[in-house]
Amino acid sequence: MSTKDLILATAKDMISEVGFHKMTTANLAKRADISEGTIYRHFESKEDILQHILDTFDEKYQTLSESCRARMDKGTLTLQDLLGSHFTFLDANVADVKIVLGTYSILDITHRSMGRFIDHMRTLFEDFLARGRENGTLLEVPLKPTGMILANMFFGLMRIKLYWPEIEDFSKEAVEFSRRSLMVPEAGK
Amino acid sequence: MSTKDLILATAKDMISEVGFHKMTTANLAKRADISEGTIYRHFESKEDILQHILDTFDEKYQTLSESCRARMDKGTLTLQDLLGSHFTFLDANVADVKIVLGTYSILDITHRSMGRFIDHMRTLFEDFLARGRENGTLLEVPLKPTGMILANMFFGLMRIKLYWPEIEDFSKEAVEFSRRSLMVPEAGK
Amino acid sequence: MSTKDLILATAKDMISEVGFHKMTTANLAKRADISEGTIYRHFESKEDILQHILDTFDEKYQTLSESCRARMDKGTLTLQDLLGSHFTFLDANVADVKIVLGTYSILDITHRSMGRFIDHMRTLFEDFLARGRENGTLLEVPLKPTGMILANMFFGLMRIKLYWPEIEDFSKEAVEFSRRSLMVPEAGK
Amino acid sequence: MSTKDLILATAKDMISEVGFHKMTTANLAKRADISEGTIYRHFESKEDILQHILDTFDEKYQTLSESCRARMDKGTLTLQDLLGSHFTFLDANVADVKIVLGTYSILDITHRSMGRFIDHMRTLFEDFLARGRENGTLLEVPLKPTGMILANMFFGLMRIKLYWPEIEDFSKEAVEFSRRSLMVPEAGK
DNA sequence: TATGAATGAGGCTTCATTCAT
DNA sequence: AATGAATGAAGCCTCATTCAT
Repeated sequence: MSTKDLILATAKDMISEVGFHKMTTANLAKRADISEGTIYRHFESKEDILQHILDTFDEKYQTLSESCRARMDKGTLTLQDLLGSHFTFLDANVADVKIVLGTYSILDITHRSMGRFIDHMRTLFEDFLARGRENGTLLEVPLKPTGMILANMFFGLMRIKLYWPEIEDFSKEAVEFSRRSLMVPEAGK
Repeated sequence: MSTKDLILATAKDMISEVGFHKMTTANLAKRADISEGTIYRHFESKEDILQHILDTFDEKYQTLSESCRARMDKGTLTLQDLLGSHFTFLDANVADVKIVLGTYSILDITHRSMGRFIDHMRTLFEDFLARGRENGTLLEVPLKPTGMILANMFFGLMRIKLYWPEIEDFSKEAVEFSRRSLMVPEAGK
Repeated sequence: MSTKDLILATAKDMISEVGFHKMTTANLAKRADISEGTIYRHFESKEDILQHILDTFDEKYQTLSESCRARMDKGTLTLQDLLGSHFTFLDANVADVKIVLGTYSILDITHRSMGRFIDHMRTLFEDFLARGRENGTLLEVPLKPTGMILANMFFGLMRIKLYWPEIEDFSKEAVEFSRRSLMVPEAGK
Repeated sequence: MSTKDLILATAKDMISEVGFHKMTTANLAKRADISEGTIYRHFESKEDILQHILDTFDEKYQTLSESCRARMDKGTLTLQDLLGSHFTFLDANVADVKIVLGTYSILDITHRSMGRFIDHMRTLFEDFLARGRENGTLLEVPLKPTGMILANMFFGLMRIKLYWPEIEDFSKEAVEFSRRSLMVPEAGK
């Protein structure tokens, strides 16, 4: 692993654990077992490290987003699948999510990154809803706001999971809640 | 306005605008037009200021919560009313909400405060759902998770409103979304 | 008790307990149950309070010193008496002694006060030794240094007693030690 | 000289001159011609500097103490030698002694350090007295208190020398004073 | 006389960043 | 590339003293 990647990985862990402000260049260097000066050989500033982490996260989500769209185009993507792959993605990127959720209100760069994130997710859900409407499987709901509602519910679930782990998981019920609200009641039922 | 209240009000504005870390004792004093030392005549520490703000917020929400319960006991509280009075409350306390949302991931005291807040809101929604079930107006849904889902949706709405005001308001749709999921479809329809 | 005396008494206790620097005008006022401003109605500064305490102590020692001299002139003062009345005096003025011992190295005013104190005590012992020599009860020792040695031993005893109370009292042995060094061995013994 | 040693040496001078409280991190940095931040690269806190000074002093006295004991075991150590080497030691470590004497009443760490110092010195004198008694050169005196008396006299001498240098040295007389009190009068005399 | 809020200088400490090696 | 000592601005907090009431 290159020194740059080592710094990035260590910083990601630390920021998600203790927050951006409490990760100092001194303890980052110590934990990565490098010298403080070395950080500045690879990054312009402490904030620049965060920027790199966020960029990588953006890309990773892009990848997921594209793969979802691809499956959507083939018509093989159920609501279950869509939500499921998002849960999986977020679980696999807990540290990044914690960073984004924990600093968007304080740091401009994270705020922007989270803005983009929300936007992508909303659009994806929106497109999914549009398909569903065409299929006749989903009710006629206003697309944009509903996409937003779903994206929003997602972030909420993650937040609770990350910051109040003692609260028991209610993601299954959230899916049910959404299904009841969106699915066309099956005939004969 | 007493000096103590002046400090409290100024700090509330500043923390909600720039975050707890970026409000320094020096610029708080400057903005409140007092000396730095004066802060410490009225508060034990910078964190103590935040504590007072949070305590007041807790109390304000208690009041709302109790008034909702009172109306629930009289049977005059519709879902619309419940959600509406929460929107009103949150709108009226934008700065407090921003503080809570912006620091719970960094500061223990806010984390606890937000934990209590979520808990109260969830319980309130839960009780409301229980009534609805008894009345036959609401579907048989699992109470606790559903209460959580509603509380969660609320926070999400506030967050978007506060931090991405450029995104258009979707609270009405969120209410509709929830109604579709929870209400017993009226007979004859 | 007048407010001035109340301040003086409270300050004396506090300085001897926690030191001059750690007695702040704020906690002095609190302990004396007066306001901080009141202190400055009676004293010019914090140091001025100490000055008054030291002056009073000086006077008290003057009184002891004079009474010893009076008894010396009558020829009724034994070495035992002299040392004994000093022990009694110091025991009765523990707080003052602690103040003097604890601050002479830091504060000019206490340094001067302690200088005077040492000087008086040394002179007193010196004069006593001179008498003893005339009487033939004491050996021919150099007066000034021996006076100093005795005064010095005294301070040492007090210091140990005040600051290391767990060390067992050795004042009796100190008296014996001095007697052996100073007394003319009695004939026939 | 390393920066750490420079800080240590400068601090030692300053504390012994003006006391621990009046040496501020700002004026220490100025006098050592370094920045304030540099202090904290080498020491955890201001008190930590003092701790290092005291530890070094402890060690230096240990060394003296051991060398005295070694000579005692060989039987080549006279009272003169013992006292003499202590005078020399204290003279060579004037700043350390001043620090200890000037702050033991205010700071816990110095109080403990001085406690240990007194204890070592007392034990050393005690052991010496025990030998003397066996040899028949010293009188039968109670060991522990007498050791304490000698240690105590020592500290007193240093104190006077350091804080009232205008008073003329009486250490020779102090040695004489002690000899008269402790030595067995030679036969035939 | 007494109050107690207000002051502001100054104390200790942290930390992102620089730079000579 | 890497080091790590040094920097200095800035952060939080304390405290003797003043002053309007």
